[in-house]
Formats: sequence, structure tokens, C-alpha cells
Amino acid sequence: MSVGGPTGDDLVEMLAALANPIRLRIVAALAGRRDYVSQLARELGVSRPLLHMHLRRLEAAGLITGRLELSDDGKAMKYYEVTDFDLHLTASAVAEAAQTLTRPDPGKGPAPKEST
Amino acid sequence: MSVGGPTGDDLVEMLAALANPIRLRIVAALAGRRDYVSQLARELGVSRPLLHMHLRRLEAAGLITGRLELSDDGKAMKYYEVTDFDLHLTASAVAEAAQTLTRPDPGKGPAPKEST
DNA sequence: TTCACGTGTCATTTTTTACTTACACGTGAA
DNA sequence: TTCACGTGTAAGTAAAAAATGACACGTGAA
Repeated sequence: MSVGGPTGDDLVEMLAALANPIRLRIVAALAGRRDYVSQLARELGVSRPLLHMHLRRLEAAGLITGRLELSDDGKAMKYYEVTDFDLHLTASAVAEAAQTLTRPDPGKGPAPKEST
Repeated sequence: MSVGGPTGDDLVEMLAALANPIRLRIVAALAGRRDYVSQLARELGVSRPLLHMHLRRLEAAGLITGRLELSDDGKAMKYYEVTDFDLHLTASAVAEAAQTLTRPDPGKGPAPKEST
């Protein structure tokens, strides 16, 4: 067992979170040093509202975490850092995760016909 | 160097391809045995046009490959099978891949202002 | 010929994501 | 008070992904 296993749904969420250039760069930026929102927005060249959205998606997937801190001059800064995620993706790993998928409920019934 | 590395763009494409319940189940289904389109559609309970779209996305990402074969009774069947992909995702691996991202050209200029 | 089963695509709608703009709130310093 | 800098969110639009339905084509068997 490499991963110890996120459920299929969790895996989809993690993959979807990483499957975006901006979010990939966010994770990359936070890989070394933690950072606060406004500063990160400046570094990546994106607007804060947009960054905020991406940060939420990454945090929801469990790839980063953020906490609010008070700086010396009294400002509330939200610092984000990456978690120790470690995903090993192979065909068999995917096969295992897929067993716990609940999302796409195909109705279990007969597949949609078309011609007859 | 762990991965040997898909470029950032390729990585995004692979992740996007896997970040979907149906496609995850397609890979899972093909993990053991190869299969042809119509049969796979029945097994997964999805329409062929939809499956076709997902197969294309997976194949474009290099996760599966398909080839057309002629069955004994003369029918053209397209068989798909998984490739030997092996993605190891960690914060540092992402950081490395992010360096070769070309997609989200932020214009390189000053970050979008808002208040001032 | 017609049916069953295989292949494929085009057109359209529905649903999500991505993104921008504008706003509101709080605090220390000028 | 006003400015600079931090936080967050709501509203609306643009773009991309997902999904459906209707086609067209080919072949062996009834």
C-alpha cells in the first residue's frame, strides 16, 4: 500500500484541484515557503478574488491549509502552506480507488440504448 | 528527479483526464483486461458517444491507447488498453513540473490592481 | 431486405469552472 | 479623517466540460 488510500471521490477532488495551471503554481509557490494571500497574489500575478477561489479549492481537497494570524502591526494575514500529500498514480492504484466511487450513479439499470 | 517528468502542461492534461469519475472508472475497467468501445459502454452504463468523448480525452493524455481490429465475423472493433503511466505527486514534484508551465500566461506585467 | 451489432461524428443543451468588477470590513500610520 | 494594506464575499459574465440525441456507414446472418 503506497497511498493508504483516499476514496475514489476524494481522489477525484484532489486530481481536479491539481489539474489547473494556476493551482499548480500555487502549490509550487507554497512548496517551499508559506505565504499570505495578498503577497501570493502579487507573486503569481492574479487577482485576489481569483486566488481566493483557487485556494479554497486546494484547501477543500486537503492539499493546502491556511490559518489566520495577526502580524506585529495588527493586520490579519491568512497564511497558507502545503500539506504532506503523496499521491502515487498507476492503473492499479486508480482501479482500487475507483471501487469507492459514489459520484456518477449510472442508475445501475440498463445502459442507455440508442438504435432499437 | 523522481518522475523524469512530464512537462507542466502535460501533467495538467493527465490530471484533468483522471479528475473525473467516469474516466477513473474507464481506467479501472481497462486496468486488467482490454476492451472494445461498445462492450465498455455497456459495462459502465454510459452512452457510446459519451464514452467516446472520455476515451479521446484519456488517449490524448497518453493514459490509454486504442487500435482498431477486425473480429472473426468481420466487425471492426476498437480495443483500448491502459498505458504504463506512473505519476508520483508530491509538493516538490508539483513544484518541479510547474516550472515548465506555459499555459496561464499572466502577462508577466504588474498584478491586477483593484483599490488604488 | 431487414435486423443486430460494430464503428464514428455533428449539433445542441445543460452544467461547471474560471474570471472580473465592485463592494464591505478592520487597523495602524500620516 | 484619509490612505495603505490586510481580509472576505456577492454578482454577473465568459468559456469550457459534460451529456444527450440523431445521424451515417459497414458487415454477417436470418
